[in-house]
Amino acid sequence: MGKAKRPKLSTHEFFEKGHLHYLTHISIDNVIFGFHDNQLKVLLLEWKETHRWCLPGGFIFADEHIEEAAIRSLKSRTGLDNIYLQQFYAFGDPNRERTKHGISPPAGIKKSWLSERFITVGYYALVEFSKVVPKPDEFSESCQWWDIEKVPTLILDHNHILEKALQSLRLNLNDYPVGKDLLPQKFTMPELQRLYETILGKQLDRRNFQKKILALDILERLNERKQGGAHKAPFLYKFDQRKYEKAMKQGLKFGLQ
Amino acid sequence: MGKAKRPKLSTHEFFEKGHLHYLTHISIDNVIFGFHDNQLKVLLLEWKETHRWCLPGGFIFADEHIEEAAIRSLKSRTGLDNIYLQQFYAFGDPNRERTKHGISPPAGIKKSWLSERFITVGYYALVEFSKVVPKPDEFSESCQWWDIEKVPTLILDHNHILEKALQSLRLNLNDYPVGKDLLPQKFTMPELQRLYETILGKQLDRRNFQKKILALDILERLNERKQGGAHKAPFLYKFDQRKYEKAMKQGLKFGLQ
DNA sequence: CCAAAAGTGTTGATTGTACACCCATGC
DNA sequence: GCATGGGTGTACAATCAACACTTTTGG
Repeated sequence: MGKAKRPKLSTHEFFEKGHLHYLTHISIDNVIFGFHDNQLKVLLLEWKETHRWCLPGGFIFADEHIEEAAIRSLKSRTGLDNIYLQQFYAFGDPNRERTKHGISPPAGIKKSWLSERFITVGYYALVEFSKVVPKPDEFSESCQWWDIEKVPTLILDHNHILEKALQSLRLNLNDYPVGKDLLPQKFTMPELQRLYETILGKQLDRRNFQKKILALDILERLNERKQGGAHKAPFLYKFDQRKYEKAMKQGLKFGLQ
Repeated sequence: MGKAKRPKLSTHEFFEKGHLHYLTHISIDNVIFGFHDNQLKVLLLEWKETHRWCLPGGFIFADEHIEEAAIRSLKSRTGLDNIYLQQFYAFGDPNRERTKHGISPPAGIKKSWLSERFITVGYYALVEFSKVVPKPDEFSESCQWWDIEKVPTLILDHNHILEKALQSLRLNLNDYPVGKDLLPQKFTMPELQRLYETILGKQLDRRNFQKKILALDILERLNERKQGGAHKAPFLYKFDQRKYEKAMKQGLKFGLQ
């Protein structure tokens, strides 16, 4: 059960001998959502040579749990750590090979394991924007937050993967609480509402939203108000850790009695 | 785009040279639910030599869409055709190797591609019990419906996969209509109710159930009654194809206004 | 006629939705 | 003072859950 060798490969070794360490034909792509300035953001990497953008993904070591691989690859490519990743779909179209707009092996390597067809498993996560200090890895020119509305054309089918992640997130919003990882520890009701509005892409009634959220019984109102705003100071809330986790496990409601 | 060679391999070829035709390290497992005698059933295969039971699964040809592979493998292993399969999860624990309780290569083959670690993608489907004539393939002794409550210990982590499929099905029940593929074309309200009760594992109120289901506006009541029962003859219903498909696409309800 | 299953309707409680009113803050 | 955002409450509508009554059928 002990974790076997997880060697650090040079770029050349990675292309030429990666298949000796990683599972072939399977990759991981992470869709990392953040929230800032009333905008839903997604974290993207920029390739060094082509300057094309992509989702931060990676590969699975031969003895590694796929979820472990998702967490590890996210950390190594963006610096993000301690993040709960939610699997949402496995993409299995045969016409999404890496050669097209993806990684090209460096000169001197004719045929790499990376040129073959890959099935990719998608994970998404919600992270607190301000906590994140993205650090691009050696392959990447930069690692940046993009406005979800302004995402450029990505490599391969990454736009499609992003779309599907967003769809899964929206569906989940009705069954599971959201916000704990997207907002600072202390937040205001309007802030939480903006988050929901942004994810759902529609306006919600301020008063009804408050009632509904409080009825879920997962928030705790603090005896503090958020100062410094231009208007009346709103109360601060935080998630009740225990109740939040319970709701995460059991879901928020059950249909049919 | 044309479908490339999909050769028919002998058993020996399959173990020794399968990796030349199929993607390595990745498999598919199908969980086929049926409904009969007020019981939820699942379709299982029995291995010829070990007599152990498993889910009908398979592998992906190098140029094949994963969903296509799910459909093809289901057909070749059980005879079932024209079935909508729903992907629900990718299982990526490294400790689920085929050698343990799974396929063993025949004598004479030391190391097969099948002995290596596999990630499996799970699909489930709901089928009309009476329409199905399961036909086991060459590897299998038999192909049979099992009562969901009486499923034996399966190979590998197949019990876990089945559990997760059932969980996904239950969650889906609240967001999407179910029944079209589990019941005969014409069915009665009590029959539909038994189906829901069986999947959810709890009793529902007859009158409220009827109101709720009819409110979904996906059923059409026929001018016929089911004759032959011991008591008052219940009406027959059928699904409205167009409305059913619309509900399938859009979901049945949307939270938060 | 009786038991069991099925069709239909009623009621009170809960929840959802659309509002109105008042309070605090900066300009 | 006033525009803007925030806290709280109310009224009506829609939905849900519990239950009663009637009809049909085989024995």
